[in-house]
Amino acid sequence: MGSGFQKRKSTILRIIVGEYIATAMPVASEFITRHYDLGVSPATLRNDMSRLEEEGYLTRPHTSAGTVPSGKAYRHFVEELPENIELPPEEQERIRNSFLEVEEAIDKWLKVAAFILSRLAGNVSMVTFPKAHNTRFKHLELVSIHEFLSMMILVLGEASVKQHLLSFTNPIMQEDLNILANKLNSHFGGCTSAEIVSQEQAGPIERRLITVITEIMEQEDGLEYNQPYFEGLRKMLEQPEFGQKEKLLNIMELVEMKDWLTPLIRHQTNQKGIQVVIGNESNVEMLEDLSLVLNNYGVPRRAAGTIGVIGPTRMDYTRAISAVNCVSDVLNDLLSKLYCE
Amino acid sequence: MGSGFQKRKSTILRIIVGEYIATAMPVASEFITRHYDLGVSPATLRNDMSRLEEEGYLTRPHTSAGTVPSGKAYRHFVEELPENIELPPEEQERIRNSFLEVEEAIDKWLKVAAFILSRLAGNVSMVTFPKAHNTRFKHLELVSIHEFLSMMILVLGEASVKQHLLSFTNPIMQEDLNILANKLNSHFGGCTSAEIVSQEQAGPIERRLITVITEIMEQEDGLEYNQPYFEGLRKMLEQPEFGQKEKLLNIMELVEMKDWLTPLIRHQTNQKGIQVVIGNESNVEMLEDLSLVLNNYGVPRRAAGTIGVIGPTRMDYTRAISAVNCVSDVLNDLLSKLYCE
DNA sequence: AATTAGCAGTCTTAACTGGAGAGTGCTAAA
DNA sequence: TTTAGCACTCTCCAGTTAAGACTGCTAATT
Repeated sequence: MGSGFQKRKSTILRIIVGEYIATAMPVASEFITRHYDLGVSPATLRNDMSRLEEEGYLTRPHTSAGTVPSGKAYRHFVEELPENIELPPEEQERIRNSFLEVEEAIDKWLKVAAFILSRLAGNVSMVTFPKAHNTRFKHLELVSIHEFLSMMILVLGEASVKQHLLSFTNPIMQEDLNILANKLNSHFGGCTSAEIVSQEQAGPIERRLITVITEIMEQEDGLEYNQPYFEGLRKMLEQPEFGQKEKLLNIMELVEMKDWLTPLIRHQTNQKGIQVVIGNESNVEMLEDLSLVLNNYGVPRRAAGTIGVIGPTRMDYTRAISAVNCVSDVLNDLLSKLYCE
Repeated sequence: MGSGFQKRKSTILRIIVGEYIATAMPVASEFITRHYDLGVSPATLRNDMSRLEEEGYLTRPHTSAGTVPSGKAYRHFVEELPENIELPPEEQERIRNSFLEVEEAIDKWLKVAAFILSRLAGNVSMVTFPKAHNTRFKHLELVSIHEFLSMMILVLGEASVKQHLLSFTNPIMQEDLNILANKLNSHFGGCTSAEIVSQEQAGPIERRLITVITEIMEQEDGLEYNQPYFEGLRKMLEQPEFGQKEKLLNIMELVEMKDWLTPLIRHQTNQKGIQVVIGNESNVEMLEDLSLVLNNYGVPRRAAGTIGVIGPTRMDYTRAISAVNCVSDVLNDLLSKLYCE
């Protein structure tokens, strides 16, 4: 289809998509001739436009209305975009700086990333916490809260910390806990959960600890990605497409039940580079008239996650792509400094 | 005013509030006679209703419409409610059980609490993380990530864990970190931030650690309450009052900028018992036509927080109050088991 | 003095109207 | 292949009307 595309038809399509993205109103043939110099009359445009309509690139709200791009049109538009769209350097610099202003901690960075991304793209942003591939035991600490209750702090490879409460039926003192922790630390440092399970252990409390530890580690390994975090719903509400409550409920549902993400993210795990999913390309009903712009970030196999923008199919792809690009670049730098040094 | 209230007027008011809560439609005099047996004619009701209108309990959307309760009416309604409204025992039991099903960890419990509360009350729920009064240093752990970067894990009194990354310009090994951590642990166990600052320390790295630690502790102390967590926006959207986007944006804003909470929560810190804030009683503009049902939970001075329900003034107060009551009771039990044994 | 029936009057809502405007599709000519 | 011209379609808005929901008032009743 790309080959049979005359140059003018392609131009018209680009204009229509751009114009519709900007105004959210059906684009009329005369409007185009008034605002763009194509050297042809509205009638000619109309011919091309009805051809494009036949080919599935355009639809009309009603018979005598201007045209609205279809998913196919957005796809064409995105495909035609130049390879590397970037924000202006000074803006990139500003964004970089806002990461340096906060505490040096991964979760803080991610919050900033989500915030910036939603502001930049004017839509909802999504960030998953970075995840390692085959989690390794790093360090265990047991802190007594009172004699029947203690807290387990488990540090896993790549600086992820888990905590868990343990209640006991017999009193246990801090000294006993220290002995236990030391033992487990020296045995299991650097092990995967499978390696831990394979080693036989004696005491009942030790057994219980090991069960808890491996459960946590396996849960971590089993996840495709960590709970995503969404931000900027408010911003998105300002868009005209969310005038009716129905659409809004749709988005809300998306944010609350996050399982639709799995097939989309798995699809590109570890390979970097912007991925754009437009409307029903995802085959997810709830995403019908939404688009995603995603990118992975982080250090593959050690601490990798996904960030992205969710918006109506009529979103500003140029802006979204450049924003996601920039923010994921910054996160890449920050994380690789952390891990690879 | 409560004294001058004739019995029938009070009954009528209660009926109107209840009916309006149920249907969200102005209540007409004839409607009341059809559905309730008051032994009087619509005309009599109309007389009483216009009296109530003069007294500020009722308003009308327009001259020839039924009546709508004002904030004052809701206040009266709530004040007249029986002392202890509770959910049916079997429902309480069900709720209790859903807490036992999840991992034994405070943050998990709070998530469950927020979820249940929003479901139960059909509105947005709010939960703040429990907070201690004068945080005490409990335990410090330093884990090396690589020679120029390590992670500090700080356990504060009452089982709160903080993590912080530390980057160094000179390489530091795990053994050095252990020595440091041991030293600080033996010096500062059980200290408040003020007590830590008062002690002189030697090495530059130690100094830096102490600065970070006390900063974290002071930040924790300085907060009136921990970041609240909201849940159930989706549920609330189904209510008819959020038909127009404007109202919705309002709520969104409320959820995103959480500072309006401070004056409302401070007002009742540590004293338990349901607090109902109706509409503009709060003097917060954004809360104009919203109401809150709040209660504190936890162990005073050791781990206390606030939970509550946010909804339109037309919310079902009976349901909201009984729900908040039940969930805070359960949290109380869980937390006191943790801390007091 | 409290209650009530009856009724005129007010306001909302939904349905329908016609006209203006926007934009198209088609046709026939260039 | 392009274009001018024009009839046609559909939306949008403003105005009108009719129906219906309630009230507030008045005058009669208990």
